[in-house]
Amino acid sequence: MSTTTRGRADRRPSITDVAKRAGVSVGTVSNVLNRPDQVSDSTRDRVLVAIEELQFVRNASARQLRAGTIQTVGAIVLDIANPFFTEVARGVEDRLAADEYTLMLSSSDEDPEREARYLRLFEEHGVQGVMVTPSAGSLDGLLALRDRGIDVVLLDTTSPVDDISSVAVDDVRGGALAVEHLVSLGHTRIAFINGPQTIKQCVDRREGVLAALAAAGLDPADALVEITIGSLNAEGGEDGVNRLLDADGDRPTAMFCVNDLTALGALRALRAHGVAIPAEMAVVGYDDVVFASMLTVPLTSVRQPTHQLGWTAADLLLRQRSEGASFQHQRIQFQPELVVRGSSDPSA
Amino acid sequence: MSTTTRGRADRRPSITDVAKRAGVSVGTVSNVLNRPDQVSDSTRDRVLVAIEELQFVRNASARQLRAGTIQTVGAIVLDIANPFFTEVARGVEDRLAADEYTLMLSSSDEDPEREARYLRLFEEHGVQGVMVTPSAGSLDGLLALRDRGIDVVLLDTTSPVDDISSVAVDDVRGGALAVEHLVSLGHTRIAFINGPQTIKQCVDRREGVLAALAAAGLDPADALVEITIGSLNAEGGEDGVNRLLDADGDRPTAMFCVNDLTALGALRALRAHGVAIPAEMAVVGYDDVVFASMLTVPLTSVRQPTHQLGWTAADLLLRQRSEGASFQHQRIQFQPELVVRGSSDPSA
DNA sequence: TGAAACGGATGAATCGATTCATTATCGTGC
DNA sequence: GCACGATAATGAATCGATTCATCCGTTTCA
Repeated sequence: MSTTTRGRADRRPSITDVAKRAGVSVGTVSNVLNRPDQVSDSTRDRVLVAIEELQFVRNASARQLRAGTIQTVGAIVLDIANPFFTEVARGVEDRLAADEYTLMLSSSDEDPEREARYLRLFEEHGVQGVMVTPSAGSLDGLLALRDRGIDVVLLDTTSPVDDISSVAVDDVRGGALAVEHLVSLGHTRIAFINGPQTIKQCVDRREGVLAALAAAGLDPADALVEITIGSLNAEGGEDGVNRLLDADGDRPTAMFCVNDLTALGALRALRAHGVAIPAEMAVVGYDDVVFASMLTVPLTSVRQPTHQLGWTAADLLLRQRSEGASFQHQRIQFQPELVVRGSSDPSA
Repeated sequence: MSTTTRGRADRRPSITDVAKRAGVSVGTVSNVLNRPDQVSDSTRDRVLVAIEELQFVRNASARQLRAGTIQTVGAIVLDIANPFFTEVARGVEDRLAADEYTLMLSSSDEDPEREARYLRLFEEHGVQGVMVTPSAGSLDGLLALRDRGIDVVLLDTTSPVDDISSVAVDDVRGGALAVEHLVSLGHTRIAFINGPQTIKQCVDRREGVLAALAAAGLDPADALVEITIGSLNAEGGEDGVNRLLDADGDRPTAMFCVNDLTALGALRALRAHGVAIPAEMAVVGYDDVVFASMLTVPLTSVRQPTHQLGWTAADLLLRQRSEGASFQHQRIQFQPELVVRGSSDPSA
């Protein structure tokens, strides 16, 4: 089988093959690739022709092995299918592109094991840093990672330690905003569809919920019905509502869902059960994703600066990298904003 | 600074460091990592202790350089923020997990250049195969990739050549379904918000649109108003509607949007212009994404088997890999299904 | 004419993990 | 006491790109 018509390559051509074909040394080929101006025109052309003829493609492994490091950072979010996180990721990418870094993006699906697996994978591949929305309660793994020379920035959660930076939105305030709103509408019995307490966002929003209830003089024992779901998506929301409606006791007149995807599922289940919104059940979500305003019943939600969140996290990571020891760790916190719509307030 | 309290590693510990610390050879450390049963218990323990103490993490570059290949495949979709593609990607992951392959996932954002860049990146990293939803018209790059030994499967588009497999949904039929439906409701002037003709899905759906019009005895010159938008997302849809409403001539009474994200934007713009749906404008989308049924006006859409699409593409890729030369290339095509809702049919 | 300077090209050393032919050690059986 | 086999451990070679000290050939200038 000839070289040009072969159906499948026997082996990837290496820089040595190119050198042989062009009649130069491997060093020269490398120079053509990395410092073209140090090579004479004629030699460069010969090498380029050989590269073209052999369809040579650089071997990233060999490159990285020698270089020791790559212009890449990793990011792990809770759920890549959640529009909130895709918007955050877009912000990350935009900042990274400016410094010609690339991104390895993964979704932990809120599973600490998956998170750990991806972190290890990133580390083995030699990323310079990672942005993580932790799904586990403990930061030990991340601290160890940091000690091994990989910069860490927490994404969408406030750092509990002084020596790791974070970029977040004030989730306590966000949770409070939602419940203050419901209370101001006269609701005194509120369901809270929340995720596991291993996830910081869930903990913080809950704290805000409790604070708002306390401020209104309501006793959580009477005023709050908590439902914990396994995953923060539409299925979780449906499941939460089904369990709520099956339960004994006074049915709440309002509901706060820990995010919009959950709210979407909750709305679907509520409709299936013929529960009128907001008349029989007011609903508030969190994130203000793109479709929140366009639902059958437009969803009241807590808005967050998604793109900015991602952009800032990436910025912090890159600066931490470039400034080295002089870098000051910081906890950046944005403020959320309540957007009132028909799902909670008929007059909206 | 001592080893245990150092704030930042000077250098990643290598297998040699571990060997030194454990008082064994590098070969033995490698054996502990890869063939633990060929090592005596006491030696293995010593090595494991050293690994733990040094916080040793394998260097993926060196590993791959030696191995020559990795259990990884790449996938490039048009828009990772589109729920359609996240569901497809989930299908891919589920199939890959069964064979312990990992996935590198990227979004071309419908930009042929980005697509080419990611393909090259994947290739440099030594992926075994790629699944691509092409954004460029030409397949030359993919054919060349295939010739260099990287398996290729087209995702969500039917292969135009015999020697590349594909998994797709019949987009011609899907486009026809949408327009047949609108015609059956009595519409004789229909807007088609479509993407660039470099994207195969756009070409095919358009072909279906034209076929359905022809079958109904309608002349496209009168019956069809085509609007071409730059990107297949909500912004594109808004833009399309604005241009449609600004245009001279009879305003269409119905609209087919090339996908649901576009339809979402279109609905938003139509509402902003005070156009009643479906009374003044019937709307049909494509993909039947999760929120389509839950919009203010539930969206009529063309449903596709997303998860199955991704799963099957990955299956084809892995089988192609394992069966080698005996593998028969195939074009797998699923059938779409029209889901009628209120945005087109008030009685639905 | 000879020395210095300079642009180009060279090729051996290097990165870290894996592999495999070789060696070392020990126990078993005759 | 010796040979043999089995089990463990070794360490040199390898993968492919990069780097850098070195070398070569020209040109320039004293």
